[in-house]
Amino acid sequence: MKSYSPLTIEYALLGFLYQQPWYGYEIHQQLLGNAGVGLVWRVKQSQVYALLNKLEQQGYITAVLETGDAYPPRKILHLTPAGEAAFLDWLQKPVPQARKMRQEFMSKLYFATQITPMIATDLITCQRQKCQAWLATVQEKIASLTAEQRFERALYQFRYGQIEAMLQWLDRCEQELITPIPV
Amino acid sequence: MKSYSPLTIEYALLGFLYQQPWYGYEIHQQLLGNAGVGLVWRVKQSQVYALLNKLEQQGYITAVLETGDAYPPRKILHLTPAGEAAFLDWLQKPVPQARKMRQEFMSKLYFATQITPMIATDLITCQRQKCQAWLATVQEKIASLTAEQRFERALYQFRYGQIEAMLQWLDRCEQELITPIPV
DNA sequence: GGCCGCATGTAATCTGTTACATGATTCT
DNA sequence: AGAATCATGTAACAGATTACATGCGGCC
Repeated sequence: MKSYSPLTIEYALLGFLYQQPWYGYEIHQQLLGNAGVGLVWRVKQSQVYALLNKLEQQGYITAVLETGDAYPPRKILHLTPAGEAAFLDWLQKPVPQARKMRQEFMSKLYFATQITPMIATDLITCQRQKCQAWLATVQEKIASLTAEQRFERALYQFRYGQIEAMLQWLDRCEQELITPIPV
Repeated sequence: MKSYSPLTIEYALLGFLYQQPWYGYEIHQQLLGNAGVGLVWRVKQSQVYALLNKLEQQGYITAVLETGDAYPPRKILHLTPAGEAAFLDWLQKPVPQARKMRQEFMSKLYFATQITPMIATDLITCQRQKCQAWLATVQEKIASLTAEQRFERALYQFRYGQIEAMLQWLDRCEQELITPIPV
C-alpha cells in the first residue's frame, strides 16, 4: 500500500495550472507547439485527458464546466491547494538521477523560469551539487576497474562525459538566465 | 499491418545467443551482474522469459529441452538463421537518435566488442558521423532562435553539450579499444 | 455536401512491473 | 526442519500508444 505521487508528466500538467486555469484541449495544443515544454516530450491527446482525470480523482485538480455559444463545453481545470503544494515541492527538488536531466530537469526549469528567475537559479544551484556528487561516484567506479574491464570503463567514461557536460551547461545556463534580454 | 521488428532489449537477448546457446535463467543471471550489458539496463526475470517466448514465436529462436539429474529441465535456446540475420543487421546500424546512445548504442558496442574489435570500430566510425550530423542540426536550431526564446536556447544548448561529449567519448573509446591490454 | 477544427473522451493493444506458483535439490 | 537455489513460468496491474466515437459549427 503505497501513497500516490504524480509522475513527471503529471507534475508538468500541474505546472500549467499553477499560473492560471486551463482546459485539456488547450494544454494539449500547447504541448504540440515547438516551444516550451512541448520540446521536452510529446504527449498524446488521449493521454492528456487520462492524466488530468487521474489528477482530478487524486484531488490535485478541480473542474468547472464552462458553456459558451461559440464553442463546445469546456472543462476548466483549477489547481487545489494540495495540487499547488505538490507542484511546488516537486519543482524545487533536484532530479535524483542523471538520466532524468533531459526530460524531468528541463520540465522543472521551464516552469521555474516561468514563475521567477529566483526559483530557477536556486534549482540550478541545487542541481549542480547533485551533478558534482554523481561525477565523484562515477570517478570512483572508474578507478576501481581492472585493465581487463574495457567495456565497463568505456561505459563509465561515457557517463562521466555526459555529467561533465551537464555541469558546464548548468553554469552557462545560470548566467544567461540572470542577464536581462538585450533591446 | 506492420512487420514485426524486435525491441532493443530483444536484440540484446539475441546477442547472447549469437555466440552460443543459453537458457533463460542463465541470461537473467548475467544481466543481474555488475558487468557487461547488465550495467546498461535491468530486466526482470519474468520479462526475460516473456521476451524469449515472443522471439521464439516470431521465429528468431528455437528451443531444445535438456533434462539432467542434477538440475531442473532447461530450455536451451538457439538462434535461427533469421535471428542471426536480424541481430547482425541491428548490430551494425548506428542508433537513430541521441537519446538512444545511453542504452541502445551501449548494447551494440558491448556485443560488437565481444565479437571482434573490427565490428566495434566500424560501429563507432559510423555512429560518429551520425553524431556530427545531429550536432549540425542542433547548431542550426540554436541559430534560428530569437533573443526572447531563452528556455528554448537553454534546451538546445543542453542537447549540443551532450552530443559534443558523445563525440569526444567516441574518439577516446575507439583508441582504447584498439590498443592492446597492457601486461 | 463534405471536410476541418473544437472539445470531450472510450476501447484495444503493447510493454513492463510486481507478486505469486511450482517442484526439485542443496545448504545450514 | 527450514531456507536458499535452480528453472520454469502465470496473473494482475500500470502506463503509453493507436484508433475510434461523438457532436457541434464554420469554411470551401
